[in-house]
Amino acid sequence: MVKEKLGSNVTMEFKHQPTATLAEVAEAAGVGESTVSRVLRNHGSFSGKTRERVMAAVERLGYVPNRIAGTLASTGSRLVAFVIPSLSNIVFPDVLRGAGAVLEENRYQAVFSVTDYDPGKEEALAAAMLAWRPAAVMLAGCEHTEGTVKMLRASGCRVVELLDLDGDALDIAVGFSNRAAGRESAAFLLKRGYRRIGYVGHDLNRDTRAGKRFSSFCETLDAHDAPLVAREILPGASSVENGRLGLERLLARTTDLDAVYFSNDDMALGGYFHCLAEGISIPSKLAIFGYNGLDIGRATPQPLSTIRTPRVATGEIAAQLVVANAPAQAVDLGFELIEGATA
Amino acid sequence: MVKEKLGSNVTMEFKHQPTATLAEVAEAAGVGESTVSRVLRNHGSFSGKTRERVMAAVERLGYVPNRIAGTLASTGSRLVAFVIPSLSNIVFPDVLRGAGAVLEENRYQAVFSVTDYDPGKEEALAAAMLAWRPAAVMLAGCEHTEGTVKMLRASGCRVVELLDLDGDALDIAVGFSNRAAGRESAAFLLKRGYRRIGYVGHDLNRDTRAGKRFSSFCETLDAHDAPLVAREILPGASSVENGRLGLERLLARTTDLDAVYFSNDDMALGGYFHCLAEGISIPSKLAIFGYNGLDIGRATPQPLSTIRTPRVATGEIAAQLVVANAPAQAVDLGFELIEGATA
DNA sequence: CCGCAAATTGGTAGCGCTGCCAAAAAACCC
DNA sequence: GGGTTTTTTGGCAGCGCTACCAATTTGCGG
Repeated sequence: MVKEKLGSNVTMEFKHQPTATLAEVAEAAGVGESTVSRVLRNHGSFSGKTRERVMAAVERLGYVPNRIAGTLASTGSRLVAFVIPSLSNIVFPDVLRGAGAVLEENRYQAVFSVTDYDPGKEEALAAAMLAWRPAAVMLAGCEHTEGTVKMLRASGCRVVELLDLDGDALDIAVGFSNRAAGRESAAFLLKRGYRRIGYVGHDLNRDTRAGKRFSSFCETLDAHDAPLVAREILPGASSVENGRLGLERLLARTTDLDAVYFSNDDMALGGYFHCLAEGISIPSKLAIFGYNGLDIGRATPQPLSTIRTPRVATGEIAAQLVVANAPAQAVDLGFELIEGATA
Repeated sequence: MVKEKLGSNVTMEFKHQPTATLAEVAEAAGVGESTVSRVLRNHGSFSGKTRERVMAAVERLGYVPNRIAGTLASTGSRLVAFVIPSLSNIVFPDVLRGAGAVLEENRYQAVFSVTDYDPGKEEALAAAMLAWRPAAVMLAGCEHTEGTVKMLRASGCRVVELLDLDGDALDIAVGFSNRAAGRESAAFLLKRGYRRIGYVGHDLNRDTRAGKRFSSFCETLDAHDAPLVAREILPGASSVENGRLGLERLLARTTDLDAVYFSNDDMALGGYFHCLAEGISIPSKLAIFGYNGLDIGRATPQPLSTIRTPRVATGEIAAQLVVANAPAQAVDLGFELIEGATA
């Protein structure tokens, strides 16, 4: 399993190598340290020939500026910290992708850690992130422990809450309303004439955004005298397999459903596959509705009926606001209901 | 779209807030700076009551240590830099997830940037990462520009190459052989009796690992006198939609295929959906084989035939080796062929 | 060729912490 | 109780860079 690489100096070469420093570059170029610094950051004024001499020395020594030192010396850091619930749920990589691109362009650096949907862990990780004195901290949702909130408030760094506008924002919030999403999903199913509706979801205590969608979904059904008929909540994270299992269980208990709302597209796909496997015709016998608008839902034999959320855009906008040091605000990016063919 | 949050002091509160420093804590606790430092890092010796006084002061001032300063002052950083091709391809979030968990436990911090499969960008980003003086840089694969290699060599930090063992490693390599994966995929299809085999893939110039699988797949077919019948290569990244489109095109050109190898599971799922939609029965009329072993492939009506790769484990092992400052080595985690029901 | 403004430059004090060393205090042993 | 150890502590010099300020050089008009 583990094949040691043949060769002599295995560990030797990793002694902390004396990297060139700014002072050495200055010396080599025959100029002052501050001049090198100015040239490298292209900030302040310097003559063309100075620039060339400095760059030549940089090249010659293979100098790579030390951002740690630079950040410490200057006032503001160019780090942005992400504290996200999960990397398995594609939602968060999508947000990271959007934000990462913008941050990169602006020479910011993204650092991240994963909470596993655990508010306690979120607090601990937020504290750990703050130790890097980031320019901003980005978190999922607007539900945080008291400790987290207090800490973030006290930190003086920008705070961006992502993907959930149903609550009070600490500073910047970018996303959309999950309650509205739940509401519109219900309204859509009702409009289509479905009345006996069930729900298959994953652990809602942890994923509060899914919880919000679900509760407003139910409220809407109630308001139309078509209360939820049955639900199946699986412990653990959302997954295609859980969706399939959940629907199977739900149908075993409840025979006359005409539509099922899933906590998200992963779950819904699982449900869809279950129907395909069992020969349950969609949507005539059973309708399926998801949430997220994953690309895969467009390529299934029948496009999935769902709500497409602006995940990448959420990351982009969030990053742009941070880079621009925009004032506190909430940005509603909305979402799009995809009619699809499964409902 | 953008609703300004009502309220007065919009920007004021973000002036660089004077966070408490170690010196202030020391002062407040009535001890020396080094004592505070020792207590906080639980390193060196100090009495129980000193500890309490320090912790009380820390609590009182809401002190959060500045890791930037700490890192600069101490020799080695606890940063690990990831330079990955993509966040859309679930492979990389999976690796990050595995590595992130281990790094977190060991109080390391992950930073990342995304190359979009562009070697030039990889070089630029690697340079940017090096500026943070990370303990290690993790890259995908073992194909890098000359500049990247030179830079990494000179940096003196650990280098980990992930997910590809077919090549010379710079330092540590963790993953498996893509060539072997391609070979075994071909062998499996041949063993099942398929002889007229096609391929649907995404941009192989960029994704060199997929390219390696494909070329050794073809070699194996050739060696068994069943050369590849047709191929359809789509520009751009892999996706379910491209897989579907690719298979559609391939079948339009070539009528008598009995199996298709896809560049990965995303693509294969697309192909699978195409067959479902067109009523092409699987695997009797057409077999489908993927790569990656995504969870979703286990939940489809017919489990996808594929190769399951140890993505999370790759991240975990890589992180463990870095944390342990292990000697240079290549770790072959292997992969598992999932027979599934689509081939 | 002088005087003054503008453009360049270098010196240096930190940024907040750690690592080293020596001083002080506590513990221990005849 | 004196002489050692051993533990606990504080002081302080950097880590490599940036920000500020003062010094130097250059440009230009008269």
